Amino acid sequence: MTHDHPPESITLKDIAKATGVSRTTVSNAFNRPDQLSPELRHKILSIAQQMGYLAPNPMGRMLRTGRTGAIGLVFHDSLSYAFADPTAIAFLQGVAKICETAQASLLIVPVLEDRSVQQTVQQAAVDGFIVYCLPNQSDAFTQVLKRQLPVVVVDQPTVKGFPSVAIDDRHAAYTAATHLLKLNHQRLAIISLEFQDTVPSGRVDRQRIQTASFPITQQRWQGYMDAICEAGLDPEAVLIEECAGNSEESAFQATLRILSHTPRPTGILAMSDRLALGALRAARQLGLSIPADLSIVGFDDIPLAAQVQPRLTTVHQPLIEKGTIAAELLLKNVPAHSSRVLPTELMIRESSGVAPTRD
Amino acid sequence: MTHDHPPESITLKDIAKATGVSRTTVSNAFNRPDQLSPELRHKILSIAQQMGYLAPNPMGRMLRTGRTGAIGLVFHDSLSYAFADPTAIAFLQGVAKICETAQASLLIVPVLEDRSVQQTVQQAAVDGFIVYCLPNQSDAFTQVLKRQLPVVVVDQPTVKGFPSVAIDDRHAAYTAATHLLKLNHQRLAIISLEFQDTVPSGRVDRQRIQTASFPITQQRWQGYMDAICEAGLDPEAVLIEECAGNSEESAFQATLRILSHTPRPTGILAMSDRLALGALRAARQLGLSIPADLSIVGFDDIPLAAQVQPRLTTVHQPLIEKGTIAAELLLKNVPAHSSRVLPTELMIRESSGVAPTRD
DNA sequence: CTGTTAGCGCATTCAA
DNA sequence: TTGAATGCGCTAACAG
Repeated sequence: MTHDHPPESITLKDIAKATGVSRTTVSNAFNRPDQLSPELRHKILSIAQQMGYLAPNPMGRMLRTGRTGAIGLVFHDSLSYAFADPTAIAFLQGVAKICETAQASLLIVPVLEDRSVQQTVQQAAVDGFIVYCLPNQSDAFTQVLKRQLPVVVVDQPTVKGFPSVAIDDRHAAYTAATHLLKLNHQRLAIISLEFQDTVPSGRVDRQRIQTASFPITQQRWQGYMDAICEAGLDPEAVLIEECAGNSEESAFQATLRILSHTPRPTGILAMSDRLALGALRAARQLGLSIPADLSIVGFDDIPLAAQVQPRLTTVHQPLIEKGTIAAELLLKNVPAHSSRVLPTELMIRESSGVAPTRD
Repeated sequence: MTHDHPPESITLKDIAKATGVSRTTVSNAFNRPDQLSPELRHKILSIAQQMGYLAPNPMGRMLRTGRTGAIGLVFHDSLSYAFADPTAIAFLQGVAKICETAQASLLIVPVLEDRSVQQTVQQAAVDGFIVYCLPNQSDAFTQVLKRQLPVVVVDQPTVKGFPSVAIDDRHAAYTAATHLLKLNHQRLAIISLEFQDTVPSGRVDRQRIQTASFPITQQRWQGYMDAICEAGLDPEAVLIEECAGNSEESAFQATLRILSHTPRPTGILAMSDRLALGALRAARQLGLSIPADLSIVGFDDIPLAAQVQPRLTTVHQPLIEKGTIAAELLLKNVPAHSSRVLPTELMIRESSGVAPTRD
């Protein structure tokens, strides 16, 4: 009574034949218990089990129903990088939480920004995509759009036509800069995230900023500038260094360069906490005491921000909530006008203080 | 020239009709460029694009080919919890790295340990599963097995018949305990991970240990005991507290209880760095200085371990590599005997020192 | 409560 | 090089 076929060849039909009922009835036994008598159902299920048939083949089902039970997630960065970024992790945590309660799986789709992007995004068996912080007009984003599926966009405020979740980066950055300005800082420097998808050279010119493909970088920069201009300082006098890939190491190097200027800046605005941590390390290496000699303000409020010494003054943004809301929007398949802007809050801790008196 | 049909209804057949060729040829245009003339291919592709057809439907393809291009990942814990655990994150990072180079997607499958487990694991459209630290005989694991797909097992040394990747937990724990014993510690306590899938009560009896459903907990405990017995100490005198879900808070509470004993233990063996960090915090709250009053040894060597003050003495295990190797084993579809045991290394830092002299 | 019919969209024979 | 035929495994109508 054993079959020669490999196990995967056992199908609904086989067990229908063995049970003496129709395929429909077997299908119902698995998917619609109320559609047949408990006894029959039990009999079918037990025969199925004997035959090593455990559940309807997911691909057959997906093709038939058009639903996959999974949502896709596309990151800008290389995946291994994304999983090393506390910001992305926290976001993921939020997404995962909703997936879990909704019993949806989460398909993380790698994109290489080569030709091959097509492969993975096109082949993804998902009911919709969450797109996290992709640069505008990236190949990956184009591919996602082509899938004609529901999309929720995160941290790309300039993309229209899709529900999105974001924060007011400009305003948040404004509050960070204002904080330092109120503490009498006159010489500020900015440690920036990437403006463009191309590898940064360090130097940032106006052109690069205006045509930024990462809106959040642009917005945060703008927020800093709003505050700086409002305070009557010369925007041109503000040093700015663009760091590659939100890396602490890159920020470390950038900060060393910044702090070698004379007169030395007294306040650093970092566009992320990781960058701020890099700056912190650089300052420490130069023997500067914080905040006495140098104030540093971060962005994101990752968990580590409150654990380092000195604890980091930073802009809190609800990272996990970003994830939960994005997932909820996607699962509910809401219209574009349901976009959400989440609140931020300046967390004043010990890495910022009154500017040193001019020497 | 617009269509009334929803976009998803455009199919290979439609564009075949529009182009005046057969379905096969269209399929070839997408999947086998060498099977038709460049001109024809180009023509087909451009007509397809005009019609809003962008790529073959992934579900149809999957059903036909039997391949999905995705690998599944099943965690023990709730997903949102897994994404909060540095150990799991690092593992994920490794898996993601390989997925990326192999252009495979990563499907993270939530399991609730209810009935509903079935749903997600059964419906997962994947070519194989990586199973991370599931308790033996868990529902989730059973469901995975039922899928009859390639499986790679991580941190479950007792599961036979599948390729696995793990470390020698027993030996690693042995080195950790030996380290303290050599520093003259006589009164040790263990802050333990969960032995059983059921919520721990704090107290741990022999029964609970022997029948542990988490082999790594059992193995680490055994390793500690090996060293303790070897040193001639009384195993029964070693305090042990079992913490819920590798949480720092739980370890914090457990440590407070442990340190209230008289005579107070001088060395704590924590089965994870997170637990060790909780212990550290508890010790600090009690005003103990480390390592003068109390030595703490962790396990895992998560990034934070080397960043806290004092830096944590701990057992390094190659977390990221666990992920890369697991993914590689799965993608290569290797036989069970290809299992890998990765090396560990005791990292001696500042949280451990010579035992205080007896008072 | 049960069975019949009819595709879902595709890739693969095989024959032309 | 191209095309016709076939079925991957399943579920949704509808009819009994």
